Amino acid sequence: MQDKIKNLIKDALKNLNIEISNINLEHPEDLKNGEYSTNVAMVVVAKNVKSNPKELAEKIVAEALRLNLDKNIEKIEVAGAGFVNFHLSRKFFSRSTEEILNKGENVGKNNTLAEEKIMIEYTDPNPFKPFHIGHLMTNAIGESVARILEHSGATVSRANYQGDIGLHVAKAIYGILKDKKFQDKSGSHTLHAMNIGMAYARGGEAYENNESAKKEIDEINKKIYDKSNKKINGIYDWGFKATMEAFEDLYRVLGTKFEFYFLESQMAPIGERIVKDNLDKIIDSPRSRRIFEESDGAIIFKAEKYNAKLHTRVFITKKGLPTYETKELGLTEEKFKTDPNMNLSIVVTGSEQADYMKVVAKAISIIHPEYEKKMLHITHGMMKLAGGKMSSRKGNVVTGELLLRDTISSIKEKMRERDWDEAEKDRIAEIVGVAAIKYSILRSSSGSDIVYSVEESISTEGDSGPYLQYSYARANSVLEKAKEKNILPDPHTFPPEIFEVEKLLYRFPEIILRAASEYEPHYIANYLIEVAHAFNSFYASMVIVDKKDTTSSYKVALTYAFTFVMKAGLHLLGIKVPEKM
RNA sequence: CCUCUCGUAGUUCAAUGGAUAGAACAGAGGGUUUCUAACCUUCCAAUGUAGGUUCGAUUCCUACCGAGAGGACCA
Repeated sequence: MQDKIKNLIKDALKNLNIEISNINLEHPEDLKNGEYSTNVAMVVVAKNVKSNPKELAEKIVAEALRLNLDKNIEKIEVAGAGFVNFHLSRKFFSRSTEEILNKGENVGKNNTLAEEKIMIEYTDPNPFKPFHIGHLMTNAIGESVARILEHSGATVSRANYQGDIGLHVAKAIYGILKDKKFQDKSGSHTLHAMNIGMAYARGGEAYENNESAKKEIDEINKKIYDKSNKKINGIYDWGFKATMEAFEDLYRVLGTKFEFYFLESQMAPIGERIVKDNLDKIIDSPRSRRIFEESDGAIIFKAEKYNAKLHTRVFITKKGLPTYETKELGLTEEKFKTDPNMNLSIVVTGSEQADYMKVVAKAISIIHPEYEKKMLHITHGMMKLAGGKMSSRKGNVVTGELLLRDTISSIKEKMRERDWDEAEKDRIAEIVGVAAIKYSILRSSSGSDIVYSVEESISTEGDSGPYLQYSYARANSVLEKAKEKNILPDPHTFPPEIFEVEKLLYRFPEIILRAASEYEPHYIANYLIEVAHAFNSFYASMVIVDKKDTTSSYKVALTYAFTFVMKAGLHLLGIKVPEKM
């Protein structure tokens, strides 16, 4: 359709002896202004100031009307400062309803990324530490981006990268050793993980405030590395397994299934080898720049030599230990080795890591120029609590489990009057709770910080995930009723008026294209809200299933189309749809 | 001091350089013998400051003010 209109404009301009290479065609924000709009008249006038844009627009419209043979285009008119607006016909909309019905749940799928093999790394919680709301954020964004890319035809694998060794583990084990209640091995994964998280907080505090505890923790840290102490080995094995299994429970609830798990301890030696192989290697002899060099006993990379915006970072410390940068180096190489055909490696993290990831990426692209264009770092803002900063020391950290549990139970509270059995309520409350949290993360563009209020994310009204699910559930119950009354969907028995929902539904595929090209789920979230609102108005303004109404089967067809788009759209956000709520 | 991100209704967020800046929450009012009121509907209300580029700027550029993050041995 878009191309047809563009060609029409081109032909009209040709007849007016005007040539223009790029015709800008867009959807007007206000649905009253038609389905498509172009600003060519204004662009042409801006280039040669001879006439005024409105006059030229009138001429274009007259010419386009004369040339137009397409019955899908009903009206062409001039509006505003010189826009040419195209209004599509009733038939166009009923045909697009039919198309959605034919595609069903595959609506919006495309093949633009069919050749792409993409690995996306996200979530990255560390064993022995709590799964906090930042992880929830990374998970929501990463999972959604993964699904959007899949919907565009890409082959996507999901990866998780976790810090299985380091000081944080020693702190947690110290906490466990000091308090018997943390050693209790009965109970659920979640309980173990929460206990270990508390033990970690205890150890962290001791490390900062108590000199002898600090020494003890450093000692434990060494023993973890060299595995010399049986008791510590035992606690390590148990704690590692317990937290990793608790994470798996969470992933199931959140709807993520990882294919690859990379551990820091495994990446360290790979990274160290890369650094040593490239130590003092001169890259371009006239400027004698090198990658890694020794400075003050440490091995560093002076990235500012290559890009003034970058800075120096340590890769191997004075003590000879690899830093995170070195492990990241190893990780990247390992990822490309794991899948040699991969043409894009995406990492999703908080924006505080943006600068040093650039430094690491610079180092990698000097060593492996072939990787340079295949790495993408997606960053998101921090989640900040509305009532003050989060701090693990102050103990006001909101863990992912806690937030999920609170949200789910407050949603279950809302279902009190429903006469479903408890298991059913639990199942639906979980789906809705996840939606509430994920939507509150995905509704805004991922660049900036999110001020997070527990109350608001739990909100199920207005601009929220549950609102979307609720409109789906209502549509679903309309369809149930239609089945009972034996009204079958028929996209051909349409009424004269065009509903607002229809004017939005056909745009779904375009929204996905944009979300995919910008790696931005929020376009989908915002679109779904508009569609849901339009459907709810539609729903409120009439009775859809009505034996006396000859157009009822069209309205049922439209309701089907709405459910398909809503289900597919929510899937792209990583949200499930409840058949009732 | 330097680099990056960001300043939009009271609050939380939208707006590929375009039309009357769009929602939600909060506030004021209206709606249920009809398919789920977790809904619909009406009203109130905003682009940090000063310049510049442009036919046209919330969007691009410069300066300032303000918030956050990062800036060598933690990640």
